[in-house]
Amino acid sequence: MSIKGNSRSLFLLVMDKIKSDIESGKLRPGERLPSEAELSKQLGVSRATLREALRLLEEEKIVIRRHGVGTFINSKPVFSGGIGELFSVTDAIERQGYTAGTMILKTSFEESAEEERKRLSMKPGEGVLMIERIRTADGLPVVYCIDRIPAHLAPEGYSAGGESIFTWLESTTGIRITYAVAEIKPMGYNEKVSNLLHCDRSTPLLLLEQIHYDENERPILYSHNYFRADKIHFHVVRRRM
Amino acid sequence: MSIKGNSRSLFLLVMDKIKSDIESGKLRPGERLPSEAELSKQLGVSRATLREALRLLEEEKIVIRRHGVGTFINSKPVFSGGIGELFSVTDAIERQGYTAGTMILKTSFEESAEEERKRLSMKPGEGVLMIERIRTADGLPVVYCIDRIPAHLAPEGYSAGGESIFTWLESTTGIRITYAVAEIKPMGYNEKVSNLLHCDRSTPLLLLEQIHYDENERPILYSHNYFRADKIHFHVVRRRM
DNA sequence: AACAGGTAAGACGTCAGACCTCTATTTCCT
DNA sequence: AGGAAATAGAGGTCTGACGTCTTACCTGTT
Repeated sequence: MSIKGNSRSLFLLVMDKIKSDIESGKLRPGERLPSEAELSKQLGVSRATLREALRLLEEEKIVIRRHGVGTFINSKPVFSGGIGELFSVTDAIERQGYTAGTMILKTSFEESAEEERKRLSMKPGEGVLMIERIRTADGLPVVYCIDRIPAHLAPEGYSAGGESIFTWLESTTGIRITYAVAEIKPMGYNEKVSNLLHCDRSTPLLLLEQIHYDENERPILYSHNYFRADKIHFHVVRRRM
Repeated sequence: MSIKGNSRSLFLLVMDKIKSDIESGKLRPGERLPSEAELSKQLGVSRATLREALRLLEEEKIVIRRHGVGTFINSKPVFSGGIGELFSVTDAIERQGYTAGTMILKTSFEESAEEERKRLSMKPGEGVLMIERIRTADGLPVVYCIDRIPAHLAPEGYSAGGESIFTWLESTTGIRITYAVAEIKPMGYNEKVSNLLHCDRSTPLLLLEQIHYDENERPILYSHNYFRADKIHFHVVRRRM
C-alpha cells in the first residue's frame, strides 16, 4: 500500500494518514503501532520519513514511543488543548455542556479609532465593521462579544444570525484565520457589561482581548470577549520550551 | 566537533545545541545554517538525526527550511509564547521588567487532603510537602504561591531561598517538569490573599491553578498562584488545530 | 547592451540497508 | 521455584546514495 499522492511533503501525508486512522477508529488509544520497519513498508515510505512523522506526532502527544518496546497511540487525548486551541465561542460553550445561542445587539460600519488601527495595522481613514453580540448558554447570557474587522475585508456586512465569524469570513473572503494572540484580563464589576450578562457585583468577569491573524500573519479580527467567570472557565496547556 | 555526552536522546541534544547557539548569539536571526551534510559533520551526528532535530525546530518556528535553498534561523521569534510557555514565576516577573524577589511564609509536611490526592494521583496516607511563598516585583508583593509536592518526591525539604522549585526538583531528584495544565480563574476580593498582596477590594485577582507533569506524565507539583491582575497579565497564543 | 534560455551547483527530501542499544520475554541453570 | 543469562524485537543512529527543487551563472540571440 502506498499513500503517495504528492502535493504536500511526504512526511506530512504520513502524519495525516496516521491521524485519520486514529479518528476513524482504525487505530485505537493504547494500541501499538506496527514496528517502524513494518509500518514504513505498509505506507510505502522509507523508515527515515516515517520517523520524521512519528517524531512530530510524539511531540504532539498523539503517539508515545518507548525505546526497545514500541510506539503506541496515546490513550488520553491529552487534555483538550484548552484555550491554547483556537475555537469559536460557540464551541467553547458547547464543550462545557451547554446549548449555545446568539443575540446580535448591533452591527455597524464606523470610523476606526487609534487603538483599532494599531491592532489591525490600518491606515487613518479606513473604517471598521463592528459587531456586538451576546452569546448564551442554555439561554443564559454568558459572553458579551465585540468584534472589529477592517471594512475592506467585510464587503457585504454581517447578517447571518448564528453563523460563526470564522466561517463567514472564510466563505465570503477566502481568509482563513489560523491563530490568535489573546490577553487575559480579569475584571471586577462593570456596569454595562455586568448588566448585559445579568450578574451582580460579586460575579467576577474575564476579558479575553484577542487579535486574530491569517496564514500570512495579517491581523484580521480584533475582538473583546467578556465572560462570566462563574459559568465559563479556561485552562491552558503550558509546555516547557 | 562532537556534542555527545549521552543522557538525553541525541536529537534532543542537537536541538539544545542549536537553540543555545541562537541564544548565545553564535547564530543570528535570518542567518543561514550550514548545509545538513556540513552541519551533521560538525556536530558529529548523522544527517538523519540532525534532520529529526531540524524538523522539530521547524515545527517550533525556530528555524525555517526551504527546499533547494537552505535552513535559516527565524528572524521574528514570533510572539513570546506567552503563558503557553511554561516558565517560572520569577521569569514571568522579570519579563515584565521588574526585579523579582521571594518571601517564604511557611514550609511544612502535612497529611494529604482528598483534593491533593486526586490531583497528584496519591494514595491515602501519603503526605505532601507544602510551600507557601510570596513573590515580589520591585519589592511589591504580586503573587501568592502555594505549592504542593508528594512527600516521597521531596526527601530533604525545601530550604533554599530564591531557588526555583523547578531547578531544585531537577537537581535533587532528577525529575524534570516538562509541562503543566493551568486553570485560569478570576477572583474578586479575598480577605487573606488581598491582604497578603496589599491590595484592596477594587483590585481583581487571578488564580492560576496548575498541575505540573514530568516527562512520563506523572503529576509532580500542584500549585496555586494568586496574581494581582493590575501588576501582571497574561497572553496566550491560540492555534487552530 | 539587454534579454532569454539552458545548465550546473548545491540545498533539502527521500530512500535502502546496516548496526547499536534498550526492553521484555524466554530459557536454562542452580 | 528462583534467579541469571540468552534472545527476539522494538526504537535509535549511521552511512551513502539518489531525487527534486532553487538559485546563479553562463551563453547565445536580439
